[in-house]
Amino acid sequence: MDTPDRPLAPAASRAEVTLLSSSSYAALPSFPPLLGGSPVAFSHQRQGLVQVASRRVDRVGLPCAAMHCRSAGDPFRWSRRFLRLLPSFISACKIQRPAPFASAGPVVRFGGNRRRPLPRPPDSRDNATRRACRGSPSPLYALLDCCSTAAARFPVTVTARSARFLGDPAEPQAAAREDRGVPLRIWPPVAEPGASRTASVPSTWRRRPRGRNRIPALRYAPTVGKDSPLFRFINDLSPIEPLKSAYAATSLQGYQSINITSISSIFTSPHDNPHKEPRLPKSSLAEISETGDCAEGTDRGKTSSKSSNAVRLFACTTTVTQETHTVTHSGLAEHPDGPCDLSQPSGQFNPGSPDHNKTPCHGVRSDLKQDKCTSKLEAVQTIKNTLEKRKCLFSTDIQLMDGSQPTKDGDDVLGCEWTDLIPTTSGELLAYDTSIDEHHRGVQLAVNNAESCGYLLSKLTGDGDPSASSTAYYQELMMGEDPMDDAQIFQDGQQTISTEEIQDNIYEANGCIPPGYKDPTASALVPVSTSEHDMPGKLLSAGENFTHSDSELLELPVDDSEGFPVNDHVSSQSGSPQKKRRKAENGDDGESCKRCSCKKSKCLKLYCECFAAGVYCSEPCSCQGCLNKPIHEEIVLSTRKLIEFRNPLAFAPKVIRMSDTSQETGEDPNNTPASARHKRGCNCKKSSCLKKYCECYQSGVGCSSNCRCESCKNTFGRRDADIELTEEMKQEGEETKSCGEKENDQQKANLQSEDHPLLELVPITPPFDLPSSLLLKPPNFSSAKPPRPSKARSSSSRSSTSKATETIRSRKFSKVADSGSNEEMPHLLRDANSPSNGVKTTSPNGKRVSPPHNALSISPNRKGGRKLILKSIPSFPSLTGEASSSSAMNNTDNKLSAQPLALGPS
DNA sequence: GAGTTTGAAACT
DNA sequence: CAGTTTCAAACTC
Ligand SMILES: [Zn+2]
Ligand SMILES: [Zn+2]
Ligand SMILES: [Zn+2]
Ligand SMILES: [Zn+2]
Ligand SMILES: [Zn+2]
Ligand SMILES: [Zn+2]
Repeated sequence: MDTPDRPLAPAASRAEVTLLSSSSYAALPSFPPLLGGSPVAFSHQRQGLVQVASRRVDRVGLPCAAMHCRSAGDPFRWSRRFLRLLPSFISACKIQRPAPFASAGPVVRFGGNRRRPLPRPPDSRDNATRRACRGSPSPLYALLDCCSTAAARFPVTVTARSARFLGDPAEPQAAAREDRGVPLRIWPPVAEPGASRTASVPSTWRRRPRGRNRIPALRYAPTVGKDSPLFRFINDLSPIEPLKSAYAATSLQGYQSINITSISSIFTSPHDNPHKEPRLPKSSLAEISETGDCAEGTDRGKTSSKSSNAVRLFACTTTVTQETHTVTHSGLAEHPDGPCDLSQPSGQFNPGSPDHNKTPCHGVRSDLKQDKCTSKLEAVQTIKNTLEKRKCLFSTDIQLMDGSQPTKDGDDVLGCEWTDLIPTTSGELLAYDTSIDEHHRGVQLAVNNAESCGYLLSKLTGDGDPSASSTAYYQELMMGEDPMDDAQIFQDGQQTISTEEIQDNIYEANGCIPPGYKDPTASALVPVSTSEHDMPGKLLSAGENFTHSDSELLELPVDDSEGFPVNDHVSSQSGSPQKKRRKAENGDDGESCKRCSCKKSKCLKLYCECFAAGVYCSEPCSCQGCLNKPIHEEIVLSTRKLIEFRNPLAFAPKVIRMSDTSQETGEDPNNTPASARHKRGCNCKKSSCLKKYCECYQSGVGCSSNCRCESCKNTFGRRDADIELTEEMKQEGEETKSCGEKENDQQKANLQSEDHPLLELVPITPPFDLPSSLLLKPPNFSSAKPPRPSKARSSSSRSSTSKATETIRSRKFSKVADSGSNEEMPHLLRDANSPSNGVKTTSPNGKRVSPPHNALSISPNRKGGRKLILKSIPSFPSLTGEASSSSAMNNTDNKLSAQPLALGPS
């Protein structure tokens, strides 16, 4: 974790599966930010393979679970192993569907899109390919292999397009023809619309490769009936009680719980934990690991000879599957609100019992509540301890030495993790995300609980026909898939893929939201209709991996103000929100009240001023479908993190002091407010930087060379003037250097860039390691009262003054803000840096607390209350420079200890 | 309040 | 990375 690019230690000779702390995870290069704060991750060091399960949010900010895999060199090596875990993962996620879709099983979609086309399935006859895929015709096959295993217990539906990947590339339709006994459905049915056709796994899929690359075929468990001895054996052998943990992971408290408790236990031998121990025999887990590693083995034949192992593996899978299956069928429909048995000893778990499935949440909740009772400080400390223990990344051995509970086998850990830590969710989207970087191409696979989604969709849209919605959903899925034409990628990928991300977007269901959060304020995520249908379950959202179409899908659940009383103020507010807003806006108090009025962004994008400012939306907002609320803290933070991941500076202060010199001088004699500038500058074309359309102007700062504005007339300073000034300063600064005239923009730009690293603050999101619940205080926020930041805002909203005056103030303020000194700086900001300060932050990010309207004290037109977001205030003094998120996150541990409570993880 | 303009953010 | 689309604020009427 010291260095982001630190190679995954190939170290241990044996397969090591360990948990990664969030910070450790953060150290992994090219991995998306760990969202949700759950260190639900593990790595497999051997051969540089790292597999991580974590929590994150999808494109729209909805929580999801993600699995990331990284393997050095061989892009497919991990797939086997990883996939073998898939069933467990799915199970742990407890796919729950509303009655109408109870039996469809997860939908599997091999994604890809135009930008990142799905790799073409390799020709199964190609030895090289087989080698690369570890015996499978392609990673997709391997994946499906796994799914099919799961399917033995519950059906898996594959989208028609994806079905093409099931068969021998030479015979695309093979999948539909051959029946291997695996209940695999293809959707939509090719034949009769509306009907699902049962397809089977193509023989090629499981065909054992011939020749030297021969790899033991996956051992498919025969379909095991509940009555079968095997089943009973399994049942007795490994009762699963993942729900508890799994569920826990879903909620805020859950994170806490996991961080503090579950994780620790993971390192404990299964036997140490009564709850877990029974779940999977160690041997089973080990077996999973080993068999999963078939990639590593050179001699497949030997492996296959281990029949007993095979059985165990199966047992593991089956058990998990079984549970899921049960849940799927009986959980939602039959026991809508019934408490679940999760809290009960795992031994009591009866996979076949409907009781078990009821609802995953309650038992956990109670546990969570307990955790919640823990003093924050205590919790934090615990976390710290935990983190400490986890500092040794990738090394099980080290952890053991560290005093953690000895883990007999890394795989045990693995097993526990998957079953215990994965958040409960309703649907999942697994994807080999190719987006990490160019080098890392991969295959995208989506396993989604499309039906649930469709169901909800129908509910939300008022569509009485679930199937219709479902259809639409599937169509969406389909749309997301790329035509097979671009196929060359596979080969390329084979060559270049070194990192792959498997992303599971598991959409949180309302059921996953702790009652506490849910009861007072309806969650936007919870459709009203849900309760009606007893769907404890879950609201699904589309995953970020879905292409364009999903976003639409996503919006429905949260965006339908009509259907969602839950929705914000808008719905609850009396009178017209807009009106209110206007009023406030224009009124004197306006400055303090005006907030966003987002309609489509759910206030989870930078479009939203509140979100951008790092504050929750509040009463004054007139947003619709807002998720930027304390009750959605997790989502908010996750989204924030995601955005930050994409653009580390996304939340960085927009206005910064341009140079140290100006700071020291205190004031720049020049009329040009050199002390502060908009970091990224504006790009105005028509406003001449004379209106608030211009960010520079709005911020009360002059334009600079950073700007690309045209015909700049910014009253706070024109771009050209700034350029000149910069020039001069530069000259002065560097005595030796004397360029008479202006340097070209490029030069200036360079100069500035040099300065920036020192001045800019990288808005590093606080560590997710900390349970967000500890960090933020949602509750107090929901009140009409705007977040503290409003204070800052008020400061900025002084009486209007002449522009000259404003300019001066602006400068001054800017300086202050930049210097970080701040009287005017919102307390929160400071809080963020002072650990001792236990004050809760209402700000999601805990840093930039300025409300949307914070502006430099002076804003151009006072009238409407300036909207300048006081982003100029640095939250984290020195994390800079490195733009890479991974590097930014390296300090997680440190930050953690340094700033225990004040900051919300963001 | 409705409608237009604007440029950043998001997307491809 | 550039071109396009989306978005919500700023602005106009
Ligand atoms: Zn908003
Ligand atoms: Zn808002
Ligand atoms: Zn909002
Ligand atoms: Zn401008
Ligand atoms: Zn500008
Ligand atoms: Zn300008």
